[in-house]
Amino acid sequence: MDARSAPASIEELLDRILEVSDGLPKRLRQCAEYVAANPDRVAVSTVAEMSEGAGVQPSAFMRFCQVLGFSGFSQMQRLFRDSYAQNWPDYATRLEKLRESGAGSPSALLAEFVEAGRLSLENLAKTLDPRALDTAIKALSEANMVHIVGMRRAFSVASYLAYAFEKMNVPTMLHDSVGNLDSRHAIREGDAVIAITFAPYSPETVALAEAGARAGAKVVAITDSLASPLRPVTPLLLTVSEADFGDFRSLSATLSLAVALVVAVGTANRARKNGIP
Amino acid sequence: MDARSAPASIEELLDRILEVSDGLPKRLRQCAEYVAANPDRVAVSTVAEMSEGAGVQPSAFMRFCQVLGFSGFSQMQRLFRDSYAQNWPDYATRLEKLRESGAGSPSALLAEFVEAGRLSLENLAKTLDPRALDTAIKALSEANMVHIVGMRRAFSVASYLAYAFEKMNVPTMLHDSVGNLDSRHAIREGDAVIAITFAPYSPETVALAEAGARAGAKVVAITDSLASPLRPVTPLLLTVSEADFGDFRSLSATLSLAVALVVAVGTANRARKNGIP
DNA sequence: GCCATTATGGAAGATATGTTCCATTTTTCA
DNA sequence: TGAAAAATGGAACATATCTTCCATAATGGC
Repeated sequence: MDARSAPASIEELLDRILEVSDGLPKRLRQCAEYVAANPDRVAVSTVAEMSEGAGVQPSAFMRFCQVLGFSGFSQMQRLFRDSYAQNWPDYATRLEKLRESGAGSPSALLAEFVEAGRLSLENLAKTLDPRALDTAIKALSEANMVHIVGMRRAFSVASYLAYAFEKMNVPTMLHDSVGNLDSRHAIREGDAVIAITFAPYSPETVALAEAGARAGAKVVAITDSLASPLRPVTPLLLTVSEADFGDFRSLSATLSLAVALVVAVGTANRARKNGIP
Repeated sequence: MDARSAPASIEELLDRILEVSDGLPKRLRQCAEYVAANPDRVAVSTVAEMSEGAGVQPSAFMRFCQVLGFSGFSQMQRLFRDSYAQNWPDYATRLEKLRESGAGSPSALLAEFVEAGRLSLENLAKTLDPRALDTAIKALSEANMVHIVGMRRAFSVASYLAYAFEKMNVPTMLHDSVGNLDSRHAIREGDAVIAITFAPYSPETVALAEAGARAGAKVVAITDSLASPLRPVTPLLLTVSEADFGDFRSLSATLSLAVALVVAVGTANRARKNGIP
């Protein structure tokens, strides 16, 4: 066995498996194949489960880990667990460090936000429930009019949605708070409301969503956790968790979701107008 | 505590958290909030890690699990581990699958926008000139007040900048076009203007940037090409090219740049106030 | 076919992790 | 304000899990 140190990333690990598996004895090769086929299980399984899956004894699996350069299963598992959970590094402390170390140059900062944005996007693609998206789009495209509400940070998203829907010829009303005019009575049965809010949730947004629901409109919520106050209001919940960086979120994922919504609804409407059922 | 049995799915679990968290004591509520905000960590963490994250003792976290109806942490963790193995085809292959399968399905569309966003972010990190960023930040942080203007699609970015600057205690004015009131005379010498516009460029935005320059304010332009009409107006040009998808852009990169700007300016200001040169 | 070498299985030992208990602190209500 | 109830923190305990070891089985070369 070679004395190289343990792989530092999952890619590296899979490379090494590929590299050594030809010269491996039967049982160890079973392990190699099982891990290569089910890398996702490593993070959440015990040696017993893994070895059973591979059809070998725990001790064999143990040897396999060591052949790969790990001290044991635990070390290998840490790699997988980190790549899963620590995909969301603690950006707050990272920002701290950048500031302290003086490496906090604007470009370094930008790089961090770019990275945060990328993680958020990947996470969105991985976690968003396609069925939830489908039902949300169905509700929106059947609506007579789409009402949009979002305050503070979410206002950027709301205004973008309003812009894009308008461009797609979807009847839209953006509920802003100019003049503190309350326009909740504009929401009528057969309409739809898109409510966007992130922690700390704006009461105004929630209130308007509730008013919409009472008026008989379908409510689509874009929010950041299943613990959102919008959850009791509507079953149509699209959750987007953005990677934090300090006190700020990039909104990259949220905006991508927004564009996807608009385009999907826009095309659905167009299809209907052209007589396709 | 009620004697109902343990939740059988993560959805059910989050529902129950929502349901009970109001009547929970302080520490247990901390647990509830932490779990709701980081459900992904449960699968790969130990009680010690979870309780540390929530800021409580392991025993408190234990009690929390039991209030939810589980026998202990292990049982709750099993729920997450089981559900985890399923939704983990990795990002790349998932994207492939989406494209192959429902070419026009909403999820496929979302995947496209996610991909577009990612490309834009990578491109931004690669192409943005660090020196341009530095000078822009210097100009902004030396300004008495920051004026922000952007129309149509760029309005989302403008409103986000306004929100974030305000949060950073930077004096800010968002120039919208409510009531078609013209507020260009609010811009004075020693101020700075951030003008955001993309093709087809809004004349109003360009006009306001020009007015600002004439008034003796520094103008920072966020735009999409060097051929922008803002080029003659100011040397401080930050160009961001977003990947198009159909008629829409995701704005992911632009927003990341925006956050970076804000945080950099905010910290620069704070440093100055504390007497650091 | 025999010996040396390597691989394997199972069980025993070490360690990390989950769980419970109880003294102490904090809160609540009279 | 004082007593009762609830909540909390930390340490002790139990257990699941990882890891090592070695006797036995299989393999390969001579």
